[in-house]
Amino acid sequence: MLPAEKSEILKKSLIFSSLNEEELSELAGLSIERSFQPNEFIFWEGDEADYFYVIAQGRIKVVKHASSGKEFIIAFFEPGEMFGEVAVFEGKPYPASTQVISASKVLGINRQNFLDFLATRPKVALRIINILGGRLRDAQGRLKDLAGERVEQRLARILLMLASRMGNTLPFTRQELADMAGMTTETAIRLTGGLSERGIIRTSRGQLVILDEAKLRALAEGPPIV
Amino acid sequence: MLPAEKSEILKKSLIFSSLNEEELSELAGLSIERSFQPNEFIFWEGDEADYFYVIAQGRIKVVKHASSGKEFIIAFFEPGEMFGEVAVFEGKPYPASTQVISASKVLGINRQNFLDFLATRPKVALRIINILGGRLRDAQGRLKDLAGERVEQRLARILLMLASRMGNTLPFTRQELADMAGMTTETAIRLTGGLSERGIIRTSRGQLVILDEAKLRALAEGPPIV
DNA sequence: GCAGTTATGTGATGTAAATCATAGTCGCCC
DNA sequence: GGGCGACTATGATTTACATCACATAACTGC
Repeated sequence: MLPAEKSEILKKSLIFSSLNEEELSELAGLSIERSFQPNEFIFWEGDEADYFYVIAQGRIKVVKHASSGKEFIIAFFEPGEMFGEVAVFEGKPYPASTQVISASKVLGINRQNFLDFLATRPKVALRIINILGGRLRDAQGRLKDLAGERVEQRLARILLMLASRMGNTLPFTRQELADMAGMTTETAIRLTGGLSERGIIRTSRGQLVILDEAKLRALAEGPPIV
Repeated sequence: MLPAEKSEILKKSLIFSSLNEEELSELAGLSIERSFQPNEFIFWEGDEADYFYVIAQGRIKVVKHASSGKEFIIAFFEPGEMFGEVAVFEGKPYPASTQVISASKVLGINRQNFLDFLATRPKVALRIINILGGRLRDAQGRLKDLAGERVEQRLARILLMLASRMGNTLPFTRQELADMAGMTTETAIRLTGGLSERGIIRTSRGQLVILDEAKLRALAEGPPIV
């Protein structure tokens, strides 16, 4: 990849869009390109965190595994989004693993180089604070849901959250939805089946379309029968 | 409270300890003092977020309520820690409520004033990134626990997490522990009863002492029977 | 010291969702 | 184009934990 292409990718990312050409070039010079095939892991939970990444193309998921081996999906990320940053800022091992879904290219930026760069770019720092704040808000909402809401409401909320980021057509299998909502695949299948019957969603293999967002929102909010 | 006292409190906080006297004075000038009695709410989820806070004295808890009314405790905070910051950085309503446990004094700093202050203090911004990163790591770990671990392991992990911050004597009721671990009070009582019998902890009203951290850690890690 | 409230403790019962089992279906690759 | 693995589907059974229902004990304020 040419430096100019790297700059272009960084410019399109959430985190670096405020930088000027010079700064983008500098950062592009510090970045390395890595490519991955589907199902490959970019790093594992517990690995030393030398790099954080910005996605150039493809889709990846961030996961943690329970002691039983069961997988929990913390987040999906798409081009322009960053991941692995928490570990880099804290100087601790990665707190989760990252697996590639569709063939991907990512730009990796070295921890120390980035911290140096950041020390003189308060704007980028503020942007990062914003992104982390948003992710923290999301995580805390999901914590409350997992602790206190039923499976149907949890699934509805996950669908709405995904839809707000990606639109009404969601490219996920029932298993992935289950792993996000903290339930079993069977339960996710039964629930989506019920939603289909009621005309709220339409499903096909590896995909789900939200047809009636209002009804879904009602489900997500209150107990199903009021 | 005198400006000098405010400076002193800010200096002792995690977030502002790197500032010099001048900067501390400036911030102290921007801050307002508020006092609260036990059980009072400092703000409610959904309130507009004008201020974020640093605790001068007392203890507070950050909570969210499920649609059933059930309370979930996101975090406890003590003197020197900040709260309400996520909303302030994002310019959105507070994502959770904050309730006072023991009589407290807090310093509130206005959103816009703080953002202006921050724009020229990259060190403080980096510190905030660190704190948010740590909280995000914590939240993601708890998400995985709630989704995939059993109640006994969840409780053990909560106890260890609290102990790492506050030492082996934990001033919490079973109800509070239950609300942190996402279980009912009865379950927390039964579990702590079991741990007491095995000599792993000692309990009294509103308090719990960890006696055998190694055993607790073993419980937290793997399935109880291997 | 007494009343009221909050915390703890314990059994009996209920149930939401997991687990187990089995089968059909779609996409893909050699 | 046939076979193999991933995805979807659905019924039967189990179970971890919540819920319900009391009872006792400890602190709090008057």
